[in-house]
Parts: sequence; C-alpha cells; structure tokens
Amino acid sequence: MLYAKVVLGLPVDGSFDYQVAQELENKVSVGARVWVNFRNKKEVAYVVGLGNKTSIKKIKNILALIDEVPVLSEQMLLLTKRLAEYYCCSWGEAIETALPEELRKGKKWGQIYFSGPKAGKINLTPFFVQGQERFGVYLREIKEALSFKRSAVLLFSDIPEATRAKELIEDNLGIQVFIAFRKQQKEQAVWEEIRQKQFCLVVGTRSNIFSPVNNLGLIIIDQENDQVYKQEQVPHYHARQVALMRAEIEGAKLIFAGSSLSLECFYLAQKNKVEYEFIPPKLAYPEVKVIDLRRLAYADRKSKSIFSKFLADAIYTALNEKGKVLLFINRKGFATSASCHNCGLALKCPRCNINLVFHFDENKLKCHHCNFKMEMPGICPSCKAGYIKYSGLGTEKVESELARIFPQARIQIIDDIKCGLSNADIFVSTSAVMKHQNLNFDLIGVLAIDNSLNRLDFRSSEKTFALLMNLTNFTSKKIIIQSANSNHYCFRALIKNEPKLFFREELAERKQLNFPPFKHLILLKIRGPSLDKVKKSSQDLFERLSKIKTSSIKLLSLNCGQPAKLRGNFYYQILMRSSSPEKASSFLKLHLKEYHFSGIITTVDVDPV
DNA sequence: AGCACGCCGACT
DNA sequence: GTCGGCGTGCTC
Repeated sequence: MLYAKVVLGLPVDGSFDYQVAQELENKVSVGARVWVNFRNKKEVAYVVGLGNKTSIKKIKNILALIDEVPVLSEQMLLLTKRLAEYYCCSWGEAIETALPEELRKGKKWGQIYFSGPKAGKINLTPFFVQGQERFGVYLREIKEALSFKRSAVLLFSDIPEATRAKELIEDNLGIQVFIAFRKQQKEQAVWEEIRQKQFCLVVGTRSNIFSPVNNLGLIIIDQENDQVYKQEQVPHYHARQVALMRAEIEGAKLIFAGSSLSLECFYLAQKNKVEYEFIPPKLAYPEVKVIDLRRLAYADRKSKSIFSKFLADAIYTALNEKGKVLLFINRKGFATSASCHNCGLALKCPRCNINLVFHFDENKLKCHHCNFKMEMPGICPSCKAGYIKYSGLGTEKVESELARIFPQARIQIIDDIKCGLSNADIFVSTSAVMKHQNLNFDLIGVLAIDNSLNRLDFRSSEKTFALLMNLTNFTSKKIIIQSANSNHYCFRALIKNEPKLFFREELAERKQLNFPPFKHLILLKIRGPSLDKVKKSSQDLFERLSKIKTSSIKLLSLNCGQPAKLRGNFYYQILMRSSSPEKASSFLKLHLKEYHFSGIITTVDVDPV
C-alpha cells in the first residue's frame, strides 16, 4: 500500500498521511497537489513524501490528483521547508506564499514543463553594487547568465521600478522579460510560461523571489536595504534572506544593490562574506551643513520660526537665483497632534489610540495608521471649551510658513507617490519624493529629522542615515539639516561623505548591545479584542517562557505593541534574542503549542524591521 | 485556521 | 430543566 505525507496551508505543524488509491500509485509524486478530505472538507494539500508505512489507523484516501507533473520542483520544496524552519511557520504556509493564488485554490495548470539539461552550481560569494548608475552592471550580469543558459531573477522595490526595468532591459538587450505581480489576472499564465522555459529572465517585486524559473543562475536585489522586501503578513519573510537560501540551494550568483551601502552589507563585507563594487555617481557630492537647534534656541528664543536664519537665507538666495528648493520633512499633514488648550485632551484615533493629525486641505483629522477621518471639532469634545491647539510639524504647516515668509514663491507639497512634479520653486516633501527619477535640486533643507533620530527603535540611526544618504543623491550643491543632536555620528559621517565612519560606530554599538546583525531578534505579537485578556495572557506567556531553561532564545522584554491598539485589536509584544532563527523557531513551535489562549492570536516575526 | 466537544451560568 | 457562551484540543 502506498501512503502520501501531505501538508496543508494551515498554521499546523507536521504532515498528515493519506492513502494513495491503486490507480494513482504511478501518477502521484512528491511536490504534486492533491485533493483530500480534511475534517470533512475538501482541501488542497501538497505531497511532501511517499512511503509504504503509516501509523494512522483511520486513514482516508486521496480524493484526486491535481498535478501529474508536480507544481513544486524539488528545489522549491526544499526552499519552502527552510523558509518554514527559519520564519516559524508551517511548511504548508510557506508553500502557499510561494504559489500564485489560483494554484493555491486547486486550479490546474498547463503541465508541460522543461525537463532537459540542468545546469550545475556556480556558488559564488554574493556581491554588493553601490551607485546610482548600477543598471549597467545588471545588464552585464544578465547577459552573462543567459549566455550560460541560466535564468535570472531581478527584484525591485516597487511595481513602477520593476516595470521601468523591464522596458530598459528590453530596449538594451532586445530579449523577452517576464513580469507579473501578485493579485493580477495574468499571474498564473506567466507563472506557467516561466515554469516551461529552460531558462528565462524575470523582473518583479518581493514575491517574485519564488518565481519558478529553471536553471537559476542569478538573483539581483535592487535597493536591497528597502523595507518593502520584508513581508508584513505571516510568514514575515525577507526577500534578501530567501534569496540567500535560494542562491545556495540552486547554486546561483547573488547580487545586492543600492544607491548607498547598507549596514547589513557593510558588515558582511567586513567579514569577507560579500564582495563590493562601487560605481561613482554622476553628480558631485553636495556640501552638508548641520544647524545646531539647541544653540540656536538659546541664542534666538523669541523667534519661533521653524526655519533657522541660516536656512531661511539659503532659501532666499536659491530663489533669487531661480533655483529649485526641496524642504524635506517626514511627516504628512499640518501638525503632529491637536489638543485642547483648556483641559489638555489630545485628540486620538478611537480605533488605534494614537494622536490624530490635522490635514489643512480637507479640514479633517486623520489617523495615519488606519483610515479613520473626522471633522475638526470647533469645541473640545471633553470640556466644551473653544480652543484646540496644534503642536509638531508636518508638510502642510511647513507650506503655510513658507507662503508667509516667501509669498512670491510657488510651492508644491509631495506627500504621496502619485504626486507629479510641477514647476514650483519650493517642494515640501516626505520621503515620497524619492520615488521620482533624475532629481537635482539647488538646495535641500531637512526639518524635524530629530523625530526620526530619536525613535524608540534600535534601527533609528541606521534608517535616518540611509534616508539622508539618499537625499545626497538629489543635489550636487547644498544640504542644510536642522537638528538638536548636531554632533551625532550620523551627521559627522554625512558631512565627510564617509559612510564607513557611521557604520563602524553603529556596529560597535550594536555589538555591545547584542543587536542585529550580531544576533537575531524575534518578536512575538499577541493580539485580541480584549485588552485585559491580551495583557494577562502576554504576561502569562512571558512568565512561562522565561521558566523554560534553553539556549535557543533569550527573553528581552514584554511591552504593549506599537501601536498598542490597531483596527479594534489590542497588541502586546514579547521581544527575544537568538543566535539561530532556526533554533528559536523550533523552540517556539514546540512551546506555543502548549500554551494556547482563547480569543488571543499570537504570531511570530523573525528579524523584524 | 476552523470546527466540534464540553463545561458552566442565565433564563423561557 | 436547556440554551448558548467560550475555553480546549484535534485535524490523517
């Protein structure tokens, strides 16, 4: 008798045995999808093993075979298994993240696939390409991979970037480029076509790291430092990590790339785990000037302007010379919060309990976490007094201040990716501006960067530095930064144009605190509609976990989530540290099963960003 | 996950 | 008495 071990796309660990009927014995294979009766429901399952033994007494038959040719290649099975072990999810969940939606639902596919010669492995040290002009390297590497009859997969940070890359490659190399994104009609059709080619070129975003190419020879991740490569839903995989696993399994060359070097890659380069190629930029490096807001506040207390005199003068000069100015502030809206002058009540989102942000153009208060909007109340909802005051700084506030000081200037706010660039004199923008191509300003002013630098996040310096380094690509003339931490090593490295100064100092700090990239963090998120229950079960779980003697994890903290309340759910989080994500995951899989709380959902995020 | 089973409180 | 809330545990 033949039995199949199958997994399902459920958060249940382990496989289930089903009997293979006689007439299917020669047709079923590992990696194929089958229909099974699971808890009296017809479900898609994935065959992960075949054998002649089973310990199950009440065994059911496989209802039907979906794939005569396995939908999952041997390598894809191995990749998803490793993903499940690293990111603490079930094998079935990992498999389902790798497949297009229609295939997950049991739809058939045109089962002709390439079965000709398989290329050997070319395991090489990954390398990092830095520079604005890195596209030439991509073309060179693609040509090489294709000449060896091997596939290449290129990942970009968003759909417009990927689409642009497809066009550029087609124009330059005159070859077919496959492109498809999640939740698009064509997804399965493109998937099938790729699966059938001996080798081909695929361009896409995060999920395309699972593209079913044969004979993979090259993976390129553009803007490798971008957070979009981390998936927000379970399993919380990072395309960079999956790329490392896949390149190892299939023996492919791996290239990380970006306009500036990332901390992660600097660290890997130090350990000789990655090679490094630098492509000099076209534009000269700008002069960077940091204005000390503390000294300024002391000297010039009466002036409440959001612009220092130095910055205001520079704007004035630039405008006089018909130059283009960018004022960067990473906050949408008019002010960060609105509160009552009389009773002190801060207006908060009823769902998320964080401060609402006033939007001048719509005269509404908005929550930046969910889609909540409300009319600006004329009187305080609590004490009925008529004063609501604003504090903090946002794009709209900056715009209104500019209009007051420079009435002659044309001003445009860019706080959305969809904003096109007009021919304004001054642009007030959040990081949305960075999505535009070929920008060259005459002056960039950076406001309220301390918000970013002082965040309660161990990556705040790294993120701020990456942000500012990116801004230096948008001007060859001058950047003026206003900060109350003007002596921060982040600024010192920036002024000298020596990223290494920053990375060395940052790494020394990380090492001392046992933070990434030296150790891995794991975040256990606990959520539920009752605050009381969430709090109690989190405390309970924390205590229980800390009583277990293990070297797999070290518990660090128990805190309320950030935000503590989101879309009607309360959040708590347990942070832990580990030197091995695989060990931590197997530890958590074992122990989270033992402690189950009703009305509470726990999810695991390995290497949170 | 999603569903069935079972144990207690409230109520026609 | 029994209806239904939710806590617990299993799914081949």
